[in-house]
Amino acid sequence: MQDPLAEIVDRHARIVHLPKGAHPFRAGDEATAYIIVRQGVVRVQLTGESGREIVLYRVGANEGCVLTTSSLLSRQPYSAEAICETDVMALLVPGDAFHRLLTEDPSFRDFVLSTYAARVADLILLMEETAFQGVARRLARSLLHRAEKGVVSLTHQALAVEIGTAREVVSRHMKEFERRGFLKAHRGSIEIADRQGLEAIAE
Amino acid sequence: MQDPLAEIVDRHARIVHLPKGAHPFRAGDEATAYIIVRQGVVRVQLTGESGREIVLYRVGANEGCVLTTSSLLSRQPYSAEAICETDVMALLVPGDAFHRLLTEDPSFRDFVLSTYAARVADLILLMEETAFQGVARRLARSLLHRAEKGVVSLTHQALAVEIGTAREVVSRHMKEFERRGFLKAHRGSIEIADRQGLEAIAE
DNA sequence: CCTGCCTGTGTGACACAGTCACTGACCGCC
DNA sequence: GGCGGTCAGTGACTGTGTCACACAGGCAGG
Repeated sequence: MQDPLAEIVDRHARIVHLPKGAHPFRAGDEATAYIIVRQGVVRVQLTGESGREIVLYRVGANEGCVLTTSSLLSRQPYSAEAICETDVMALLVPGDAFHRLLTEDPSFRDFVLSTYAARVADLILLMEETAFQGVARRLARSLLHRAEKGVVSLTHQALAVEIGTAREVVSRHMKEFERRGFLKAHRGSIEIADRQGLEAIAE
Repeated sequence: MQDPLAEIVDRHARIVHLPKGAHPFRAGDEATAYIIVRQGVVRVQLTGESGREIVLYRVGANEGCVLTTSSLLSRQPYSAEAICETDVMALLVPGDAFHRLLTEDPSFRDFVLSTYAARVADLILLMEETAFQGVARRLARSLLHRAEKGVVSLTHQALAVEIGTAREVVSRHMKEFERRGFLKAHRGSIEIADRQGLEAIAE
C-alpha cells in the first residue's frame, strides 16, 4: 500500500493486534470492517462437515482480503474462516468508511480492486487443481512451494489442509516419495533430497 | 442494470450478437472488453487435462462476468472458457473505457462491484461443495435446481459437467435414484417422480 | 425399409482417494 | 522413568474417476 493511501486509511481505520492462532473471522460471521494486514500472515480456509479443511489463500503484509470485500459489498456473512499464522498487526476500516472510501478515494479503490483481481484468478486456479489434478501432483507442488532451504516445516496434517485432502492420504504419498528418494521424513518437517524428482511429479 | 447506467454504457459499448454455442472467450485469451449480457445466458466453465469439465457460474440478462473483470484488472489471460447456452445479445465495453468508467462513473462501478461480490460467494460455495460433498448430494441438488415442471432436459453428460464429475458416475447415481423411485429416466431428459426423496438426499 | 451412423446410456474392471479404527513412535514434562 | 500429547503408519473398506466396450434410440440416405 502506498503512503498517500496509508494516510487516508489511517484517518478511518483503527489498528488491531492479533496473536498467532487468533481468528479474525469465522464462517457465519457478519463482515463489519475491511481488513488490511500490515504485518504477519492470515490464512483463509474452508471447513467441510467432516472436519476436512482446505486453504483458500493467504493475506500477507499490505494486502486486503477478497472475502471481506465480498461480504461487505453483498452484506452476506462470511463463508470461510481466517486464522493468524503469525502475530498480526492489521488495520480495520469500518464498513461505512469502506463504502465511502470506495466511492471517494481513487487510490483506496485501486488497492481493493487489485487485490480482488489477483485473488479471483487464484481461486479459479485452486478450483482447477483440486477438481482435476491428483494428490501426488498437488502435494509435490506444495512441498516445492513451501520449502525453505530444502526443508518444509509442516506436519502431514498441515500439508493435508494445504491441498485439501486427508492426513492419511498425505502420509501414504510421503512414504512413496521417500521410497523413491525424493525426500527424507522427520517428525514435523520434511527434508527435500531430490528437487528435480519432485518437479517431475509436479510437471 | 438501471437506465442511467444503460445510457452511459451505450455511449462506450458496442452491441454484439452471438449464436447459441459460440465462445465469447476461451482459456488463454486476453481480455479486451468487459461483457454485459443483455439477452440470453452465458455459461462459464473450466476444463481439465482429462477433458473433464465443471460449470463455474452463469451470466444472465443484465449481468457482468467476474472473470472478465478480474482479467481486465490484472491484465492476465482468462483461465476458463465461456459458452453461449442460448443466442446472446451483449454489450462490449472496451478495456480502456472500462477502466475509465470504473473511475468516473459511480453507477457503473456499483454494477461491476455488485456482480463481483455475489460471484465470489458463489465460487466459494462451489469450492465447498466439490471439495467436501458427495456426488449423490450434488446431483440431487442440481436436479432439483434445474427442474422445470418436474422435468430436467439434460443428458447425463451435461449433468456431469454441471457438478464436475464424470458421465459414468452420474449414470450410476441416476440408476440408483430411479431404483428408489425418485425419478424416471428418458433419453435426454429426466422426470422427477419424488421431489421429497431427492430433497432428503440434497439435505 | 433397411442400413449405417451418431448420440446417449449401461456396465465391469480397475486405480485412486477418503474414512475409520487402531497402533506405534517421538517429545517434553512431571 | 512414567505419562500424556502430538505425529505418523497401516489395513480394511467405501466412494469416485477412468477405460473399454456393449447396447439402444433416432435420424438420414440409399
